[in-house]
Amino acid sequence: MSGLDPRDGAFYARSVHDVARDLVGCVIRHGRTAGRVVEVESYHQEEPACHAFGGLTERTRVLFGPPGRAYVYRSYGVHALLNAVAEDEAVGAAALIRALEPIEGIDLMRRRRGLESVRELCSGPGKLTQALGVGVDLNGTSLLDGPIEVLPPPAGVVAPRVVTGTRIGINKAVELPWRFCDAGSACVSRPWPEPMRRGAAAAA
DNA sequence: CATGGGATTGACT
DNA sequence: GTCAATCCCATGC
Repeated sequence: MSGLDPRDGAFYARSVHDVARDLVGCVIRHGRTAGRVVEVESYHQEEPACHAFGGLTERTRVLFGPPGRAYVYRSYGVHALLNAVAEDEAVGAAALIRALEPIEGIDLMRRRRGLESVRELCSGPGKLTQALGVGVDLNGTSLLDGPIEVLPPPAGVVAPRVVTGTRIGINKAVELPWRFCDAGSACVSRPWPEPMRRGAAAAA
């Protein structure tokens, strides 16, 4: 199947759920820090947990823009959360990057996070943006040709086993199975989806 | 113009 | 398990 390279704009011009699933295993880099994506959730305007549900506003402008851009917003007044805008322009949809496995710049990540444990550097959506140095100033920048790079899974690496679960941290549309995790990674944020609680992660 | 509510995290009981 | 931190912005008076 073609079109699965995230350096190609067509990657993002698809169903946001396919984009989210295919982002698992890809590499995100910002400056000298990089990590492998191990957890993603999808959000779509048709469903009330999505910021775009309320229509086009100043806040959701990027969500309704062209696919392949970063939607970065501040959560709880404290954390920046990173999304990849998907689907056609004028459709509000994005994939929330929820967790990474650190690959490069681990010492820099440690300084930014004030933590030693590699497992905890990027095991949450607010954690990974802090570790990568991604702030809301990058909202609207291109993921194809901008400061945040998204790269395909490294050649020769076995594709991750992606397990599906329900999204977390939301109060609306909680039943939708739009959370995608690498079952083999210990860096997925908790609670782990049900299939991962049976020792699956330990096998990797 | 005032207010309320988060796609969270870390510290504390 | 509970809870505060802290900011943007959408909504309502």
